[in-house]
Amino acid sequence: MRSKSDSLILDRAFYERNAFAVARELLGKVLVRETEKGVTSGRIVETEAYIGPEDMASHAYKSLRTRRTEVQYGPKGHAYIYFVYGMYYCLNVTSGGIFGKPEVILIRAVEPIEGIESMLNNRELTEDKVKKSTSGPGKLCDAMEITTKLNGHDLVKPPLCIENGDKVSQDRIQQAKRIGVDYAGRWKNMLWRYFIEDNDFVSRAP
DNA sequence: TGCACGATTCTCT
DNA sequence: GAGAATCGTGCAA
Repeated sequence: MRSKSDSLILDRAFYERNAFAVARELLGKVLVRETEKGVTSGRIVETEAYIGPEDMASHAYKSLRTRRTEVQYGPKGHAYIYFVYGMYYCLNVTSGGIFGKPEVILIRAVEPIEGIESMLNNRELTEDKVKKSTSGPGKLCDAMEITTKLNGHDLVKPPLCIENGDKVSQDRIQQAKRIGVDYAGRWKNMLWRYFIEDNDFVSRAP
């Protein structure tokens, strides 16, 4: 059982580093969501880095600053959540070593730990479909009830936070091109997707 | 004010 | 592998 102690929660300094380091080190950490129905949690197994102004794949490309992207310019370690394709939400974490520079990490997949039944329920899946429950950015938000209501939430406290987990050895971490950013010119080829080797919950093989 | 499109997923072929 | 679902956002007019 997970400890009730808050000491496991990652502190602000963890996020105040460049997006590549944070994206890599988020692997193995535990995303925890609390609702009135209970707790759901999952081990982060896939992430993507977006580094802002110069990155054509980023929502903050050319320092675009609007109501949607505003959170990216705020404190690090906050949730940047947006709505895509008219039906899915995506969860990102603000990061970066430079205050005000919009760097974020997209959480692309988690491996369910707690509240599996609840997650399957939210996704309207049967228990033999666990692997389909959180293996993608839209899926995990659906399973863990993460919506834009939590946009801007500070991830060092409930009801949405990230806790320490088992350390993932460097040789188990793979890199690949980011997904769904074919419009981003040469930036689409950057190997800024990180995932745990041979993990069943990674959204797609390279 | 209108319009094209997306950091996705599911279903069917 | 292709096509649909579906609506907020950003930009042109």
